[in-house]
Amino acid sequence: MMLDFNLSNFMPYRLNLLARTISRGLAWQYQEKYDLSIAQWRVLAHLSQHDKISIRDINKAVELDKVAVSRAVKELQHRKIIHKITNPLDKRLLLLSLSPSGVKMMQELIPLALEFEQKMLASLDADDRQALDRIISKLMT
Amino acid sequence: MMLDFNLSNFMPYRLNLLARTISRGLAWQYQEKYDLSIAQWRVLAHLSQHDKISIRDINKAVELDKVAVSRAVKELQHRKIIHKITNPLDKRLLLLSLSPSGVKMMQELIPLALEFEQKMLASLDADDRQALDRIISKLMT
DNA sequence: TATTATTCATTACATTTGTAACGAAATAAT
DNA sequence: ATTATTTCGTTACAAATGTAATGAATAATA
Repeated sequence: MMLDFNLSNFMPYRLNLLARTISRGLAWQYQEKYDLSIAQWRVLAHLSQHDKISIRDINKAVELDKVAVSRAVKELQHRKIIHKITNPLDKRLLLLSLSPSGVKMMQELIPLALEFEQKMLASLDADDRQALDRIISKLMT
Repeated sequence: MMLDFNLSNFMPYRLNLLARTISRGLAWQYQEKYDLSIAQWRVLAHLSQHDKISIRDINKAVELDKVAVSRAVKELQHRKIIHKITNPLDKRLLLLSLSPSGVKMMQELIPLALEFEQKMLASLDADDRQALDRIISKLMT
């Protein structure tokens, strides 16, 4: 071949594989046991911190299309994991919160997620962990 | 909220966003001008180095499901970007190569891709570039 | 060598994801 | 005040992706 390009050394490709591998590993935690999609996981994660918020709020916060959020919310509500009412002050908006069972679920899930992250980062020394943090921040600007 | 979990500091999430952002930026290079999907781009990238190979070869090399490879190949062949014959030594296998116009396309595309990678890495100093390389390798094992 | 099992690529089907259009509600403009 | 414009969430439709089943070819086994 007259062309010289090695995909496996190509940084966008490598980052893509890495992210996919990690995502799958993590998803394994919440899919197997709790039957949650990535979108659902993100919605719940955000609702763990932010209460009485709208679809649009979540959409902006967790980088998920509003349709994706809407679908995740629909299913989570159906499973009574979250609570959903319309905002009386602006009837276009929703007020979303974790239900008691959603809180319980997240009390179990968050430690699993954090443990997963710890295990993942455990393969790096302190310098590299710091570097990773810095690098991501720089690349995302 | 009684739960403490910050998704935006969560490394799997951050990696996911980063990879998605970069992928999109790169895709912009080859989608706009050449109307290629990610799968098609990967197939072409691999064929730039490896000649007369099968779907299965590509599947193993570029982390793409064989169905995805098959579909990408089908379209690329239809557009006469690649050349496809069955292997006479084992008629289950294909022999795939870039066509002349595929070579030409990749001669334009590869520099664009490399330039994109360079620009992306330009925001990092030499140490961080090295660190990134090392970190990905470690995390992928 | 006849039979069974495996491999490869494709096709068919189901699920997921993305895009556009919609209706309801609120805000802005005339 | 009435009309336009914008925002929000959902729905409808299209496209992409994943999974299972298929058929042809080869390899393995009895």
